[in-house]
Amino acid sequence: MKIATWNVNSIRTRLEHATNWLKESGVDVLCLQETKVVDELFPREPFEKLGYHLYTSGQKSYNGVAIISRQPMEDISVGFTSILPDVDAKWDEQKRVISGVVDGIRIVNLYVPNGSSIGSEKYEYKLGWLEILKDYLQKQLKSTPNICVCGDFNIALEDKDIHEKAKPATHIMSSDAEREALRENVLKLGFADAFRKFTSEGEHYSWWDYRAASFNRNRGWRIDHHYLTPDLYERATSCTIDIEPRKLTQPSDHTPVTVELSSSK
Amino acid sequence: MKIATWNVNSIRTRLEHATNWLKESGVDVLCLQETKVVDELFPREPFEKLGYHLYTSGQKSYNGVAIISRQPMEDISVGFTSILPDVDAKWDEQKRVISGVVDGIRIVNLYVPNGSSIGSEKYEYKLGWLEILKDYLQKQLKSTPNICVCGDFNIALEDKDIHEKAKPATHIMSSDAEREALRENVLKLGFADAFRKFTSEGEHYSWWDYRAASFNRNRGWRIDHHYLTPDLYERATSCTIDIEPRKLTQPSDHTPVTVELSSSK
DNA sequence: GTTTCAGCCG
DNA sequence: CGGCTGAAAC
Repeated sequence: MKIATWNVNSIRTRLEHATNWLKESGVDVLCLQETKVVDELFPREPFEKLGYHLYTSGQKSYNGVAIISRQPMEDISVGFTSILPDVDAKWDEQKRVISGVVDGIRIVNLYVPNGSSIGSEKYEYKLGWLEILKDYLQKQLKSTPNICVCGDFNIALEDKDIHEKAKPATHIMSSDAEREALRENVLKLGFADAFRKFTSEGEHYSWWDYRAASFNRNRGWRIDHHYLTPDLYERATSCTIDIEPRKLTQPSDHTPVTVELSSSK
Repeated sequence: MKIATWNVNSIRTRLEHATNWLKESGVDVLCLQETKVVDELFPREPFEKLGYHLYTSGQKSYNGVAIISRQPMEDISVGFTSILPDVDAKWDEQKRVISGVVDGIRIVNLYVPNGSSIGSEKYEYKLGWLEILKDYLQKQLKSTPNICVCGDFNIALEDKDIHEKAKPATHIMSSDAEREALRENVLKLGFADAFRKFTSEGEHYSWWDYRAASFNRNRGWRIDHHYLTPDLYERATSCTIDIEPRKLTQPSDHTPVTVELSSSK
């Protein structure tokens, strides 16, 4: 079973890229972020024609997540509050969370807030959001022990996940507090980074800023991840970044990352 | 010698269409309107690579004209005031006029104001602009007797130049005053419509509104013209509208019109 | 319907 | 640099 994550930066603008890649890759589950469209306007048909089922949670202009699955999914939930009723509704105003179960695996698709700049209001929102995420994942773990949490985390956990020209400590997406929040609220629950099961060296990135020709210079960041619970981590047979879509004309600034899991016994 | 006119509605957006059509058509002179770009940002190279010389007069966002010529042109002039120094500079604030001489023929490339709606301030501007045009053409005729005035005139001279659903008298581009202005300020100077030398029937159009599927229903207007002085009119061997570019994806709302002149003796 | 812009966001 | 908006132009 192949599960991919891709921040498409507008599904309507990237529709051709996304459907072509889905055809070529043949992944079973494709988690999209930054769809930037309300559910009623999501271009469902091109995906349905390829035989996929869609689950979307979108808004106008910003954010928005979707899961595209070959098999129908069960137990779909949108946002934090459907799972954590006591959580302040402000954490669900932005559409950043969608989840569902397929083949006994809960897929949690996240678009973690970017945070703008260290110390800003949006930065505090990001850190607060990651605390809610902990409660959310703990709750989900109780009903489904096998979870793949994937998406655009907007955090590069280690220095080797960032190109050499960037200064991690002073940069959004790599500050100590963000990394600590990711460790504390995700990793400590028992999740492990699928990519690092197979690849220990650096210079593998999933996002390159549109500016300053950063893709051509390979000045990227690895901020799109799959975090797996222990049994799934055991089942992972590969985790790869496909940089081809980043080379196309009018690309997303992110490129898809795919984990493959062996079938359960 | 082939001289074409085409309102491209942004040369940057239509660059591929324009270069492809130039290659296929092999015209000697291509007059563009609504280039919508300042001269410094005009995409010269793709045309120069095809062996053409460029003469541009553009502005940001609106209007803008250019002549693309296989042979270098002489006596290039931009705007009305370079020829008519006493004319109020307000008539040249919008970039709508460029002219040059090639092979003994003066090409005058015009983007006549649209006029918005009958009776509006812009309508009065259009009529005023057409009066200046008369002085301009008379002056040009003195130095170069052979003139091809072409471009987007935003006027359909006869009812048969407009699809049947439109009501000419009440519509911008076909009001009596606009038609009269075109007759008085251009035709009366001795110019004749090259297209009507060869084709007398209607339902031949050069512009179709983007709205209401007007191209598919062939609800168009013939508003892009070549007006020729008598000797050139005599030399004209064809004048044709190529509707193919209007069928492409992301087309201009106009399509190119080409006049062919036999070589002079 | 399509393009342009400024202003916003990342 | 490239998404998005909403207004203006045609």
